[in-house]
Amino acid sequence: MPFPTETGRAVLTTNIVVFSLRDEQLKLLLVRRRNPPFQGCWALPGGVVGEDEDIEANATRKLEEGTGVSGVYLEQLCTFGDPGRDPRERVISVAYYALVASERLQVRSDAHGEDVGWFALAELPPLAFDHAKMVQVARQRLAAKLDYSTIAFQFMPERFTLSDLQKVYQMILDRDLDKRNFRKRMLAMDQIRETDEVRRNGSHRPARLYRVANPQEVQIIK
Amino acid sequence: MPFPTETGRAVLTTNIVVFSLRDEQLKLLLVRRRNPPFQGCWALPGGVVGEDEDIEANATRKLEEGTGVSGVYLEQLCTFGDPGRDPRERVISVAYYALVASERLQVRSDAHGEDVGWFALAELPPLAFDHAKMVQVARQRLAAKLDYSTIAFQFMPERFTLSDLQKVYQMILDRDLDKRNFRKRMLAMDQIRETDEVRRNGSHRPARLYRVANPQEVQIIK
DNA sequence: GCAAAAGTGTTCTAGGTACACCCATGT
DNA sequence: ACATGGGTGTACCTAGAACACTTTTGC
Repeated sequence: MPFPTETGRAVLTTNIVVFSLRDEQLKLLLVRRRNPPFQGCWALPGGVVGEDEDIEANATRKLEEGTGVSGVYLEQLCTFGDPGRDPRERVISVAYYALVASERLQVRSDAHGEDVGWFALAELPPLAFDHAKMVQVARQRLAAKLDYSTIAFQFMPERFTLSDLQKVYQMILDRDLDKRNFRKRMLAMDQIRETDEVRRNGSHRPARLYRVANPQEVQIIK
Repeated sequence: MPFPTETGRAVLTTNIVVFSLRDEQLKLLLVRRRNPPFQGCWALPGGVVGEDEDIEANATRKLEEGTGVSGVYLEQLCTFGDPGRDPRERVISVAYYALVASERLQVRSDAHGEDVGWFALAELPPLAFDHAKMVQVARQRLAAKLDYSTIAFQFMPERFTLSDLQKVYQMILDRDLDKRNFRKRMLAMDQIRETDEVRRNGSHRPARLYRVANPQEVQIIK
C-alpha cells in the first residue's frame, strides 16, 4: 500500500539555536557554511535527518557534534518550511533551541578555527536562510520561560552565587533587577540550595555558593 | 548544485486540531479514514502539503475544506516525525490548532454523513497515528493561552452575554469560575464592548449583549 | 408571587515593587 | 581606612479569591 502521492517529498533538517553564557554575555553558536547556497555565511548548526533517525535525536546529535556536550536542555521551537527557503529544493527545518552551561563546553568549538563561533545576540552577523527568524522566535521563547520555569538554571555551573544567577536573568531579560527582590523570589521558589562553600573573588566579602536542587529537570512553576 | 544527500526525503503533511463549541461542549472535528493504514479509524483533518505550497497555507486550506470557514485563528503547535509513525514511509506532520466560532460553521461538516464528526474531548474515539498526542498538546496549549491572551474570544459569536463567555472559559478549563470575579476580570482587560442590546431567554431578567473589540486579533495580555 | 438567570461590592490575602544601609574582605 | 561587591527587611500596592443578596423578567 504505497503512499497516495508521488509528489511533495521534502528534505528534512533540523537547526538548533544554542544559547550559552560566555564572557558575561548571552551568546549563540554559529557555524560558517562551506558550501552553497550561502557559502561562507554564518548559519545555525543543524543538518539533514537520517532516513530512520528521530528528529529530536538528530538535533541532539548535531548539538553534541558542535559543542561536545550531551544531556543539555533541548526543546522544539517551530517548523519552517516555506517553499523557496532553500533555493535547491523543498527543505523542511524543525528548529530547536538549547541551553548549555558554559563550563561544560569543550574547547573543541573554538579549535575548529573560523568555522565555529560564539556571537553575542546584539552582534549577530547576517544569517543564512531564515535562521534570523529562528533566532528571534527562540529568544522570545527563552525570555517568556524565565517567568514561569526554572529554565535559567540550565545555564548555571555546579556552584554559583546569587549574583551570578541575577546576571543571567538580567542578560536574558535585558534589564536590571532589584537585588533584594530577586533573591527573595529565587529562594521562595525553593529550587536552589545553599552550600556551605563561599567564593572569594577580590577585595570584598566572599559570596555564598548555591547549587540547583534538580539540575536535570526544568520545572514549570506557579 | 544538488542537495548533498539523496536519502532522507519525507512526505510532508499537516494535521489540524479544530476546536469548536457545540451543544455547550468543547468539541473536536474528526474525519474517518477511508484508506489504510487505520482505515475506518477517526483522525485529525489534514493532508499532504503540495510541492510548492506553504505549510500553513495547506493547513488553512484543509481547515476550510473541513469546516467551510475561512479566516479562523490558526497556530502552529508542534511537529511530529517519528520514523515509523506512518507504516508506509517517513511522514512528517506539522500539527496546527484552530478555533472556530460554532455559528460560522457550515452544515457541510454534518452533510458528509459518517465521514466527518464533532466529538467532545471526553468522548474521543481511538485516533489514528499519533493524533491523540497532538490533541493532548493542543489542549494544554489552549488552556494555557486562556490565561494570558484573548484567544477565547475566537469562539464567540458576534453578540454574546457574559454568561456565555464564562461558560466557554469553564469548558476549556474544566472547572467553575466565580461569576463576579470573572466579570470584573473580563471588563478590566478592556477587550469587549457593551452593546445596547439584550437577549431575552426564558422567564428571567434579560442579559446584556457584548461584542469583541478586536475580533480579528488575538492579543497577548499582561 | 415565584422561579430562574442577570447583575453587583467588599474584604482578605499574597505576591510584586520600591527602597537604603551594614558586612566582610583585600589592599 | 577605604573601596568593593555581598547580604538583608519593611512598607506599599495591586491583583486574585472568597463570598450573598437584589433585579428583572415570564408564567
